[in-house]
Amino acid sequence: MASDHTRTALLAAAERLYADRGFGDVTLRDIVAEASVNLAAVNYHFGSKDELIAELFVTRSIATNRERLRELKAAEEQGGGRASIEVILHALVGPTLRGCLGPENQRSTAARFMIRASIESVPPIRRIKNREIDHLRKFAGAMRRALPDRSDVDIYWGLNFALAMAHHTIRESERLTKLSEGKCDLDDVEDVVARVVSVATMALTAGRTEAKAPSKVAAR
Amino acid sequence: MASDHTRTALLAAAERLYADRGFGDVTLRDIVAEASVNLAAVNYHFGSKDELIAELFVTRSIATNRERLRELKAAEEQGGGRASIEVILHALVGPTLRGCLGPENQRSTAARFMIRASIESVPPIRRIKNREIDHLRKFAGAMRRALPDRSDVDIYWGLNFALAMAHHTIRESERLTKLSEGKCDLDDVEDVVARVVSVATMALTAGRTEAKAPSKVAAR
DNA sequence: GATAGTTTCATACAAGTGTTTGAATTGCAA
DNA sequence: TTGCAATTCAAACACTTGTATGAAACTATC
Repeated sequence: MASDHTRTALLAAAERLYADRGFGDVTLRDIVAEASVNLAAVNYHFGSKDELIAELFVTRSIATNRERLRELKAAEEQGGGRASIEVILHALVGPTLRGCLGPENQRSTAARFMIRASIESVPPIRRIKNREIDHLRKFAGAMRRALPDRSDVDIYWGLNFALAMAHHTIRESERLTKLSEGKCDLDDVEDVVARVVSVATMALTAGRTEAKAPSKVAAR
Repeated sequence: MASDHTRTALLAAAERLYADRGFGDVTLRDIVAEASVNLAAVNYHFGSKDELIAELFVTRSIATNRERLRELKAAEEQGGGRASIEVILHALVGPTLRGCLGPENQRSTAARFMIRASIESVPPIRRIKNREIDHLRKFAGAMRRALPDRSDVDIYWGLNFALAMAHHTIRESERLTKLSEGKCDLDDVEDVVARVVSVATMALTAGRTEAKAPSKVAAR
């Protein structure tokens, strides 16, 4: 139907506004003005404001998760059912980082929206994030297969730390840039991905109980 | 004078409510009801709702930061001006983790408040967090002294990742528990601290030269 | 071209928000 | 006690919010 027009316009307008100004101070009236439609349209097409936000976030999440699984599947098939831990971690954090970082002026609306979503945490989005666990379990499974000697506990901590580094870097990218006076280049996305993967790999492969002695002094 | 009573009651009540229900749905009327004072008291004593939140957060932040610096100073003095990187990282993430994790039923109101603050990110708090950079620079300095061979970029990335792991673990502690089906014990705070410090230390000390070749990882 | 079903629109609604006001009350000093 | 400032209080204010309504304008089907 061509009558999706209003729906689509609303989604686009909302995403744009949320990306620019955050969830906190964007009202329904702002959205319908940006989309040049009537105030009642949101409730007619989505039921409520929260459902509009949810649909927006779900769409983007599904895209990211699909990308993640695509990378994971490809890697596992190529490795005959077992991928290396680096590649798994790469599939886990790559899509998110690639989607949210990169030169600011060429960052897509979708990317900026997802950054907001990771910073602000509004109820409808939180509800959806809680359902992400099944998705993460797939990665935990792959990681277990890649590191069969590792305990479950270590796997989960590694997974947690990998996500931590990726998400925190996105959330606080501005602060890191300021803190490092521009020395940390967040526009070089592949370098960021490589750093996160590298550290997470170390976390997962190094002996950790006796981690008191890192010893392996590798000077540059 | 003893007439601080209303002020104090307001601070305590607000902290309790925010800790329990988050910033999103606690109104001034909730707060004054909890504190058994008049609605106008907030504006009389604090000027505005935001300033009340800010005062709450500043107080707690100062406490944490002081604790961090205390640990750092002690370590540096003991090491004759240069502390080991592990100890520095310990001073950086220890106080926060210790303040926010631990058995839920014995978690202080202050702790639960700070967790909320790290999850929800409301304007007055965001403003304050942005001023935290000077504080972090002190740690960057100490880390540089501990690892004189390391480039500034690496130092900042290590700092970033250390904070990432600590904060993300706090923010998503519930999800990690659920994901790991309780196998990751977040009540054992010192173990969490040790894990974070260990991984961050590896990130800062291991050779990372291969990190510049992402294609190698991707093409595997 | 009439009819039934969608979609749009202006408008109103109900509820909740932080803040202000000005009078009442309190506490303290002279 | 009197006087004066600091504090408390009930009430109202001024807005903003998301949502609901019912009529009007479309669109497609017969």
